[in-house]
Amino acid sequence: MPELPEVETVVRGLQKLVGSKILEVELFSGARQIYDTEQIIGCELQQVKRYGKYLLFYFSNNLIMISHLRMTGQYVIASDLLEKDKLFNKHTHVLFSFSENQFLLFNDQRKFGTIEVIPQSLVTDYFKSRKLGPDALLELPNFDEFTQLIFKKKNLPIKTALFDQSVLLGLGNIYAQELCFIAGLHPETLCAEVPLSKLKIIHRAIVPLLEKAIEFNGTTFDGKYVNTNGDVGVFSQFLFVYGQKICKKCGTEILKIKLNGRGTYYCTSCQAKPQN
DNA sequence: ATGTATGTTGCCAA
DNA sequence: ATTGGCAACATACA
Repeated sequence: MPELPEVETVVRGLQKLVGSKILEVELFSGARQIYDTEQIIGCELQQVKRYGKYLLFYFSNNLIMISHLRMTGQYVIASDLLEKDKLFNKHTHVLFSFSENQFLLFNDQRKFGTIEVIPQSLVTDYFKSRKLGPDALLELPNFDEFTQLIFKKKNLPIKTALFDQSVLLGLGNIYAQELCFIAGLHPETLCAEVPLSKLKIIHRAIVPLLEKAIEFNGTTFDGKYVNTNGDVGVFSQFLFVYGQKICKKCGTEILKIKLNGRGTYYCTSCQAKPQN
């Protein structure tokens, strides 16, 4: 259930396929939200990039494959037939056969993940129709612009606004909670009530947090997220609140509440509830 | 059996 | 016209 750092980790793993050619694409049982993958057969993978939580596979022939892992999508790479058979399971929906006996498998337990192949000329339209904010790592707005973005969501809880993809692209439910902790903000604090000083702390924390998470291959819980080697990410050891019971800073109990339908952890001492 | 899950989208209401 | 809340999507696990 990847957010920006997990997707970035996958993108880095996919680099080893750049320069290879797609020989075959096979779809398996229950594949949904997967469209037009046959178009890339015979094409060379030229580049893999990330935009928010979207994966962009640039192919020759001006084709681009846009993919989103949603909650449980995984891309895993096999370097020979034996490895391919080992990675293939009942959740494998797409098998991409590349040149040099390399294989890319798209596994997705819940089938929420998406894959579509479109001409590069339509990429702009593809994203424009989704009203997405700037990428939190690559295009983080300056503090003034960031403040505007947050205050525009004045009646939303800060934690909800932080992972609203129309505000910033790439943050998800885990990293939004971590940012609230870092700033000492109760996650329910309305955006309009967040002091500028705390907004400043959040703004300054975003890139370092994401970069450190990437450094540790992202956050894995329940083994659901893996990189292209099938390995879990180990950033979870650095999480302050998500999935925690006791605050690492002050030892106080970590509470879990539901906020806008999503599980939300916070330290009752470090993140005091707002007055009104 | 019930509730929960790192995400997005479509529908509906304010 | 916007914005926000919530169910839906499908599966596994506690």
